Amino acid sequence: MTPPNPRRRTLTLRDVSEAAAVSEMTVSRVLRNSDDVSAATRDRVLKAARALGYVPNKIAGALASQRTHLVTVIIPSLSNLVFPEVLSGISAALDGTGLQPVVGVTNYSADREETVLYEMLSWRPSGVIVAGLEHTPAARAMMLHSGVPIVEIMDTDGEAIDSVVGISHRRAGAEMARAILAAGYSRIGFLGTQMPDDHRARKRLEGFEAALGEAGVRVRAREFYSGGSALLKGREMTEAILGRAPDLDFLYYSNDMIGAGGLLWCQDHGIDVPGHVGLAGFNGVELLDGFSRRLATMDTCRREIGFRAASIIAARAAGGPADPVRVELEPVLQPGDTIRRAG
Amino acid sequence: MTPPNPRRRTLTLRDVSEAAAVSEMTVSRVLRNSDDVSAATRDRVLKAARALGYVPNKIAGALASQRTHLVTVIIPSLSNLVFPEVLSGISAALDGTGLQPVVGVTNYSADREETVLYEMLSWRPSGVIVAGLEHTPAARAMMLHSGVPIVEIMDTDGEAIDSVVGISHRRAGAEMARAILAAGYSRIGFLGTQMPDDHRARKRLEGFEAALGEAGVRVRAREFYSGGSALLKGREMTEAILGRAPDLDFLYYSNDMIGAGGLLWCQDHGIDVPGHVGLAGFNGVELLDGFSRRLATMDTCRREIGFRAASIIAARAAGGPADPVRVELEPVLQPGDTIRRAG
DNA sequence: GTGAAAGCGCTAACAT
DNA sequence: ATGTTAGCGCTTTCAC
Repeated sequence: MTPPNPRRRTLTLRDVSEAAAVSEMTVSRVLRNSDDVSAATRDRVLKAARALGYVPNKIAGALASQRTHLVTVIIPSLSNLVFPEVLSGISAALDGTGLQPVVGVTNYSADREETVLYEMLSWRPSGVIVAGLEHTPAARAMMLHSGVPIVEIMDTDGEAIDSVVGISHRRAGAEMARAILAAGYSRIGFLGTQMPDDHRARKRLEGFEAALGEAGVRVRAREFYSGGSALLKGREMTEAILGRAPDLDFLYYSNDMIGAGGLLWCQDHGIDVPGHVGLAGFNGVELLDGFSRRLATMDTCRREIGFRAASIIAARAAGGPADPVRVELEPVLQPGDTIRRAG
Repeated sequence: MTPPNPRRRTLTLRDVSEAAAVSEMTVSRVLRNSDDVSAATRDRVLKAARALGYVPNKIAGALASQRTHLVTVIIPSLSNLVFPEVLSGISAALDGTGLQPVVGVTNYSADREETVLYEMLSWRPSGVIVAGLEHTPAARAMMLHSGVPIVEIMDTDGEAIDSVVGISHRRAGAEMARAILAAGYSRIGFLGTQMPDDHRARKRLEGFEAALGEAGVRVRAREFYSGGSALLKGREMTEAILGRAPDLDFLYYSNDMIGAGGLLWCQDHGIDVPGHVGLAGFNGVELLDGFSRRLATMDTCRREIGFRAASIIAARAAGGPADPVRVELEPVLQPGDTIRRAG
């Protein structure tokens, strides 16, 4: 004697409008918090909607209104700690604007970026935030013609499609090189990732080498890796590079995690850091705050980058001017405990 | 003498259909790889679409076809390492199915979960994957009536809405307790997060205490934290708990990161681990593979959980049976180097 | 293998 | 303050 399935199709505005005895249009207005509805009707409608368990269909809404409240965010990875931090800045900026971030991941592949971008753009977002300035020609074209604000983030070394928020990785690398030289190190090794599409790491190294070059110094040894636990890789690479080039007095890592692995290895092997060997990483990840010795690094303002980028999109969505914005932030050198005090 | 803005509105099927001199319907068929189109027309259409830079409007498509290819994924956090791992399993399972994950983050708040869920469901996804079994009544109701497959993940201790894939955190806690007792420890402290909505951590502790209780042992001291760098918090809490209760011989941490912080603190302070104090965490995060000593932990099969959950959705989307699936995985105890060998 | 008509569930724009 | 009408850009269905 159970009642027959009370309803199978999902509810529409019409159902609510019938239940509340008003037009669909009025229901629509109430549900979008439009101004011009009397308190009484509003109440009746909300009650009816809640009672029925109505969930609006944003697909129909978006088609009719020609706008979504989605912001596309395209990043290389989620396991690289750095990007969740950017996302948190984006969320913070979007909170309360009615805009919602939708994340796509490229795995550091330009082709995959193109695919993801195409998928995402076909949902007609209100804006796009994408990591990096390097894209396939097709991806660039899509963004140029999308008609929505595009913000490229993380990197400012190159030509932007529309707006940019980031740091100059070339300058960051150069600055670190100068700090290392100023501290009196001169036999320098580099340890990094082997990823052709990680342009920021590449630019950092270029800037680093250029600045060393100005002082007549060159990188004496390099070690690359890909995949695996970064901390562990940092250990292994450190052992390897010091095995091959025992006279090195400084190791520059392309990110903090491998740098931390190197630091642990040195500690385990009784190597005097920063006396015998100095170490530095890149990013300033908070995660490492618990280590007994603080790795020298460069904070890259990830949260702020996300926040500023999302703010640009939000401002445009709110009807602000469509002029390209360019924000270059200053990464902050954090000497930590693994680089000798200069002088 | 620049040409006037060649086109402002975004392109539609009609534009492609005119360019290729076929009906909109044929274009639609080509773009969806439908079967019945001659190779010649297909070619002409694709060429035209590419030349124009046409990007289909999925909003219109979804409205007309009454289906999206979106899978909603709702997780508490992205900075907790564990969830990106789940996501990677989900992506792997969805790859090639035409389904696309869309992530929402709740920050461990049930209310926020309800909001996010409402937003997401209003996009009419093909399925929902949500972390945990505890939801607000309204959220539960929404999922029950959504008409799409729901998979609750991570936890199996409770009643599911539809399908579940996870581990029993109660049993995981109990198993760890038994391993600790078997290794001969008996003066046990617990260190964890103070988050009312982290039900899995709560269940783990419950299971842990229940199993200790069976042996007549109780937890002698507790220490809680919230926010901040987990590694650093682990250090601070370890110092605090051992200050208050110096006779403890085992510290059980509710996650690996604070456990690792504790391990570092012990190392820095010359405390014999696991002789004087044993340590264990939870999750089995790969990140820690680079530490000199491996923290005892319990691997929770996060990638597999994501993979299995997404596979359930994919199977249903492909027309499979709609029966609820229940998958309980076995977490694996990894004794590492921080717990004495039993016996 | 291709096309024409109808309509998915909303909202913009205009009444009233 | 509320209602009416006409689409948004696709896909479904049915014709040919």
